[in-house]
Amino acid sequence: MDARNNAESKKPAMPADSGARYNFKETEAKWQRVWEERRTFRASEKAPRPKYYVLEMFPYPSGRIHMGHVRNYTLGDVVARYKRARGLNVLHPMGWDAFGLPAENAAIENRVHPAKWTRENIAAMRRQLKSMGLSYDWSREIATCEPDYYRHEQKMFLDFLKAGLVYRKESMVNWDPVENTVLANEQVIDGKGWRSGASVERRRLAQWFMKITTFSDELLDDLKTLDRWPERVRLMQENWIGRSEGARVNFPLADRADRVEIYTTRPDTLFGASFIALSPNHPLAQELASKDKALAAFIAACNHTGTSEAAIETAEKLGFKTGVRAGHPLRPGLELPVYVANFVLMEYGAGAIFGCPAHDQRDLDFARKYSLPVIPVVAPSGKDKASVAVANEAYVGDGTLINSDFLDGLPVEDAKRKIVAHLEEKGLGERAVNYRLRDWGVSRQRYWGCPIPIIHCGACGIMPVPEKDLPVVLPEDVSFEKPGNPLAHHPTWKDAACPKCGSPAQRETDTFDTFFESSWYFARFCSLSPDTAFARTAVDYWLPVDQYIGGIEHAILHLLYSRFFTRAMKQCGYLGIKEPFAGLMTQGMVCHETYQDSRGAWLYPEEVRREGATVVRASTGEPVVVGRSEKMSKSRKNVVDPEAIIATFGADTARLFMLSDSPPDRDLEWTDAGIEGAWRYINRLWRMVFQAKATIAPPGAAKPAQLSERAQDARAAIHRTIAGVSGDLERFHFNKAVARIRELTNAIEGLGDEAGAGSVLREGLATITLLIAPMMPHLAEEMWRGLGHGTLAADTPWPVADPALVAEESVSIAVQVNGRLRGTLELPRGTDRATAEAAALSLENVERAIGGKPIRKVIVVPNRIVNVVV
RNA sequence: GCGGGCGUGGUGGAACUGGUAGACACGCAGGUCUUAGGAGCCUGUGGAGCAAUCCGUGGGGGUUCAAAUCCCUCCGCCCGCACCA
Repeated sequence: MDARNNAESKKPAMPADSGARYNFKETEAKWQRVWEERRTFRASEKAPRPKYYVLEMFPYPSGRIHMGHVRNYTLGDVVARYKRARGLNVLHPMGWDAFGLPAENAAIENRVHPAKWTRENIAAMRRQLKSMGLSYDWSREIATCEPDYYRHEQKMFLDFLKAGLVYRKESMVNWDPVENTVLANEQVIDGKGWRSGASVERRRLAQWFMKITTFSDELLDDLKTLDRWPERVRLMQENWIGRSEGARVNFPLADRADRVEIYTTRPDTLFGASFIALSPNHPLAQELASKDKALAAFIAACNHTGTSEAAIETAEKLGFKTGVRAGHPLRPGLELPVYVANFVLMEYGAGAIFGCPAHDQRDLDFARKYSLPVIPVVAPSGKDKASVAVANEAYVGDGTLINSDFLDGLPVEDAKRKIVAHLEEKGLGERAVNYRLRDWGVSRQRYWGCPIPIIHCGACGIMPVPEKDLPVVLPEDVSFEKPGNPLAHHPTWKDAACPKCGSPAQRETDTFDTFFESSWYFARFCSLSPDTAFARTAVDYWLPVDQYIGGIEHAILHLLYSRFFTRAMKQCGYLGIKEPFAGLMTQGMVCHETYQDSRGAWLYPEEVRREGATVVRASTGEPVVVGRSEKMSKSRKNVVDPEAIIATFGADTARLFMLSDSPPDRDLEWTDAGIEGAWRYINRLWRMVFQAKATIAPPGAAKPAQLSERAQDARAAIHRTIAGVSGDLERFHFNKAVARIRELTNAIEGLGDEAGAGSVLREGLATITLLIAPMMPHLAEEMWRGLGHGTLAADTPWPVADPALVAEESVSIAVQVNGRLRGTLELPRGTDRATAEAAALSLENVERAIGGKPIRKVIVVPNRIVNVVV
């Protein structure tokens, strides 16, 4: 689920010794033990409180956690612990997205079995996550590579098949001709296989598809209901689904009986058409290639680009003139050349387009390259037919139709309607809605995935595995010696009897895309029932997920597949909801500056040392080039290992640093100074309780009758902080919450022994303890105990702000002259306009700035600003 | 190529629906305690200027009494693109 890079590095510098110091090692282990013994974070459906389901994207078990995980899971834990303190019945589970390519790569490179590798990685990462003190209900842990998980998705697949949501068709894969293997897009580098270096071919293969397009409209329309998702994610999904309205138009072919159908979103520009372009995989292109060696060679060349859209779109636009000519549907006698072009996608629209160079940049580039006519048919408003000329820039804006027969003079939108009506009337075309979204291909020619429960029988065809025979268990006795899919090489696993006729048949050797597992795991966490995917009562109670948290890199695919799966499960009676994630928070990356020696070799952060303004290699003293901050990645060695950080500074310090400064959705810059700053603050809080300078009133002491002015101010600060932090946490402004708590720390630190100070100091410390509890849970428990409580901070309700103390009685108002600040006023809240204006005008500095010039206007915004315009 | 985003002091960031730019930190400087300090505590810190004041939110332009915030345009960087997860 997470991106590929995981940190791996050595120890950071030891923190400076501050004499009496918070012993995080013992303290963190102690409270983790207490939480576990008391089952503090076990979730139950039976609690009478309202439910709240917090979920972080589960990790791929790469072997070690990286800072991205630390950030993600800290964010989730703050939400979980905060909501818990607010009295909600919280479900906060964790598991492992355990199938995937890296395990197979490890098997090939290190001769470790994927199952062993994965299970060991899970054990190592579970230990690391536990050291972070996260409030998971570990009794609900799942690993998707285990049959007790994937058996249920095999059943789901069969149900989807029955429901008509699954079908089989041919589609393109990246084929490595040397390794005889299908390659993932990430294994194709510049059109070459990553291991073999051989030029990759596009090859057709029969595969299983999920009919996600059945729900195109629903998936699009229901985005509107996801009001707790980031706007940008909804926009990305909207663009991905890519609904467009246009027309399908038929072009007759010269000297042939058939026609070619194209899809266009700009039917209004039909009179500007100057060529037809077919996808290399278009049936007509394929047919012509069978008789034309040069065309066949061109298509073969096109097929040496990988299958990824980025690769196809960034490749140089090339066309091949087939010699076939198409008649213009509305201009008798006009013939257009038919090209095969490498940028036309078979998967989109009709796999063929008409080119209108004057009003589409790509078509224009193509027309210039192959010397095709450019006929402007839309004039920008204000321009007439004679003055319209197209040079190197296509005009894609609105305007009035020209050179277009009966459309002349119409605005673009009217022209679209009119021409489509005309085409429909003449039987030459029709209005059409098209989607960019394609059905989801789920077949993978890989070993380490969930077997697709299908049997191929020579006589009966494709047969689902009977439910009683589930799960189809992935065999572990396989060999990675030969290239290709080990499942296909297994001596006996493939052999099966046809469920219908009983004759010898073969199992499907493809496995599911690993997005399959992550498309329903959120439901499995609700109940680990052994016989079914989940208990209906449990999902009815817990789902949807109230807050989902993870990387922005999943903004489209994972989230869209999960939304689809939820609808498919609903259709098959598994559950009753459509949208799996009611709230979504996407987090930014963790970055670090990069270091290179004079030869350009990357250096780990702990291999370098700062010497004043310069950075040198610690071992040799030679200067080091400091590069800009980038996402932590093994390849650049700009990684910091969370385990080393936790061992040196403790989990709370790491957690605090993850929350300070950067808002969750922005990138976070990892710095040594930052982690040390967090560590110092933690010690400062600890000292305030355990080495207090002033007297903290004993627990349960009577409230003092008198409070000094300073103590009163401190109390007001305490209650304003409660209100502010609560609001910040509700909106996930964790960095602001931290800043506010630090402000409160500053405010109460100065309390001495004046009237009531001890009592206010206790109130302040207790408040800080509870406010930091979601962020620094171990320290909070320790402080809570230190303040004399026998209960757990984790079981203590969130503090409540006294509204009387939160309201401020006076406000500071800015006074401007001509928009420039000339002074400030301290006035009672709610001072009327006239009084504020008079007070402003009487300020000495304001008078000087006015300098006797006549006052034209005075703008007064109550409680905010007075602006004098002269 | 297409789609989405980001850009504020030396640094990370704050600034609510347009209303005192720089909260809170890091760093730096000075002071203090100390046998010592990469500890703690106190003070200062956007830039220029003795000052009044001026200049400042990636660049340029616009709207407004008032713009980091709204509009146009340009630049730089990042993410996704369907077999990485």
